[in-house]
Amino acid sequence: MLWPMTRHPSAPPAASHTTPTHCAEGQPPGGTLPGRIRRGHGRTTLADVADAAGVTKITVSRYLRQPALVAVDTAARIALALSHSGYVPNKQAGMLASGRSGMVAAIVPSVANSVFAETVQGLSEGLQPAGLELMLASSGYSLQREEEQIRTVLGWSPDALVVVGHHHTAGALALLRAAAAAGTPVIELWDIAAADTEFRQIGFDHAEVGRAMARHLVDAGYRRLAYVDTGVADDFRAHERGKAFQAEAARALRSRHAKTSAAVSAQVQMLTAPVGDAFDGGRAALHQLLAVAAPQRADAVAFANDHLACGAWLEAQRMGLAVPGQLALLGFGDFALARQLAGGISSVHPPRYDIGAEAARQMLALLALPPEQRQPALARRHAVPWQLLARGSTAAKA
Amino acid sequence: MLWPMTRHPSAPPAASHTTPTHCAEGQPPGGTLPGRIRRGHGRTTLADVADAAGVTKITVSRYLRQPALVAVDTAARIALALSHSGYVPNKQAGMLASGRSGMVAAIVPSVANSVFAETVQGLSEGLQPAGLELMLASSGYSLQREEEQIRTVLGWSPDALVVVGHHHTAGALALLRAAAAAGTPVIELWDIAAADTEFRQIGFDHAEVGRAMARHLVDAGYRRLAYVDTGVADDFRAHERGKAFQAEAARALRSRHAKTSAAVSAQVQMLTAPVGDAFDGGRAALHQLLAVAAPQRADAVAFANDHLACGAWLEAQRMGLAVPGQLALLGFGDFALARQLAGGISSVHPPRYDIGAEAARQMLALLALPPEQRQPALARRHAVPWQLLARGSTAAKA
DNA sequence: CAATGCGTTGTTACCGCTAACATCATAGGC
DNA sequence: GCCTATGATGTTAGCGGTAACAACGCATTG
Repeated sequence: MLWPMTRHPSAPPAASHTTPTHCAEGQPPGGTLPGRIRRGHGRTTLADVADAAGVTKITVSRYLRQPALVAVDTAARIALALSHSGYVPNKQAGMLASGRSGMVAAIVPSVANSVFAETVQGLSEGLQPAGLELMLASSGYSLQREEEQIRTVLGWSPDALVVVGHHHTAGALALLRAAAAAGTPVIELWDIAAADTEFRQIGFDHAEVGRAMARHLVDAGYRRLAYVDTGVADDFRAHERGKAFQAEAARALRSRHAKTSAAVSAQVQMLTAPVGDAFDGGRAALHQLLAVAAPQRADAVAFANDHLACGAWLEAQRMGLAVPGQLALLGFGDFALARQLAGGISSVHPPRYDIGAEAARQMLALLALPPEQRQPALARRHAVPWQLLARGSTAAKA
Repeated sequence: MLWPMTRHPSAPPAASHTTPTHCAEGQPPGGTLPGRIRRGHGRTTLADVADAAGVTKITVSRYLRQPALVAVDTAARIALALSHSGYVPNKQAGMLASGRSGMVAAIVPSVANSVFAETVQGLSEGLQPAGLELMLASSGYSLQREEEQIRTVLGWSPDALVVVGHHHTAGALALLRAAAAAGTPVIELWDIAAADTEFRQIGFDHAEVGRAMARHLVDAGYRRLAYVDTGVADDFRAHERGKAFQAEAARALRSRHAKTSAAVSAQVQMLTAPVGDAFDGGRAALHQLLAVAAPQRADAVAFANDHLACGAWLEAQRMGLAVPGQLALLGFGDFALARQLAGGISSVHPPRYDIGAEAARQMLALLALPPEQRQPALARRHAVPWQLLARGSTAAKA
């Protein structure tokens, strides 16, 4: 649904000409040459400032970008001219001329949903000192949209490109490859795929998280596990956690209860929450779980995200179902609310911020290299540590 | 903290050349003229496509923007050339040449916090049919940052500018005025100020909301009211609601209980939640409220936002305090969670989406006008209706 | 048949800024 | 005093597109 691009507040390069009082107006700028109609949108340009300062455009340009190269008295004159010019550099022109946009594009599944907000923040804050702006687009968890976003964003000639995950449409892949081949760093966030590391990857192994979630529940003594996946089809990371959860839960249950007389079902119930309000999705999932007859009914559930888990918790509370007594709940994402609900809902804290920060770090390192050296023979994978937060909702079974 | 810009998925103008397989590479493009080093970043350009199609740049340019002007067989040749060129139009060049950026910039206090996300979505979806992209920046509820953002964003020559609220730094105001004077529509969202309507405003009267909140509680029979403001200093709209709440609550209480023997304190307790996690802020606020001795203690509280209200609700539940029996809670924002907590937390549903949608509508109307007609003699204020959602947390007092 | 109109494509000149090279004055070395 | 290194600024030629106008072919019209 969304779309966005973002940037961060980059400090004004050199002089912060803060008093843009009057702007060139009243007369058509440039003097309206005879034969042709003058184009341009009346804004103050570098040439205007240069005229006012009695120098040429390039000197003002230098002053703004590399003040050290300009003599002090000239600099003073330029600063003065700038101070009451209301000049705002035209980014497009600058990019076009220099070939560098000073802008990094990131395409995330969702910005509003807090998961990626912090990643974006980490990225932004990491890029800021280098004077790079961030343009953010959101794909709404749709690969098709992602491809469109990539195409659009490439039109702005970003200096680097950040996407989430390693699942892309063929078209998107082609665009990313072309960009990478042209020397534009491409970084995939949040997921480090085992196999096709075509691009640099920064994130963590979601299968490992799924396994850890399963082990956590088994270790706490639960015997019949379930996983509630999100209904969002393109949330591949959630699906991957679920798949790994299922496999590991089955394995761990067999292993733990191998010698026990009571046969433990190593079957793991897999559900998918309806799309829409995630709280309601969690509530609905709970009902599905409870529909199973008592001996087979799950006693511990893992969810694709904390919203689902919280929804289930709220519904459990409403029904008078004891958590974790009758049902243990385990979320993912470490959302603020999970900590707030009585006893706390156990969750996995993903390195939201760190993923972005690390991406910024690596990107700056790449951009410092000459373009032809930016294409790594082998794309590097960088694992960022995560943490399982055990709270009341998965307390060890009595 | 954040900074972002956003765009939406605009459908590719005419031909969606989806197979960007090979891109001009291998040899330095353009043939490396003798005297000078060739600039440019190796990407496929309009000229490359034109050569491949056996026409000139302008014809390809026309094909992309106004296909109707190009003969069908020529169009076919161009489409073919495009289809295996991997061409992505260079936005900067296009903007520079045309003077129109095809981009609208919006600066909101926060994107991640759902309040503005829907507004941005409404804006985005409204702009999309017109082929306008949205560039979103977030100021983190800081006026200083907002000024920086405006300055930065102006560097991209947006076709229009959207900001939130009517509070700006002097520098920001100067920038906005200059932009408006240059024919760039400037729209202020979310708040329609009574006085200084220098720019077009779309939103609602927060004072009126504050008054409605007060009346709702008084009408429900509550007698000692309190308002918990957010600790975020630059959330002017929350402050304004609080101020109006306070005044109206006092008035309404006096009026309602004028004839009652029991003297009702018309004093309204005003608190400010600590900054940080808003749930915790709500909890802390509750403790402050309970610190007041019983006869003076508030029996109904309004909050600056639903997160605070939910936090207070959770803490009340933890303490065994009856809601609304011992304390009624009223939020603002209509966040998903407010509906989920048992009985529901009453809230005000602001026209989040509609504000953005209406802004898009008006913006398109403005942009259809010639630049010199865009400056309204009187900036127009547009009120978008909101709604108070009465739920269990403010049920009428027995 | 020339004049006119329309549809289609091309030419020229930019948009505002910067890379690369050129120039010029001054300082310093011998 | 001449030559070169250095610092400061200017000149030229673009970056990759698009606006405005020109030109061309062909059909229609008087």
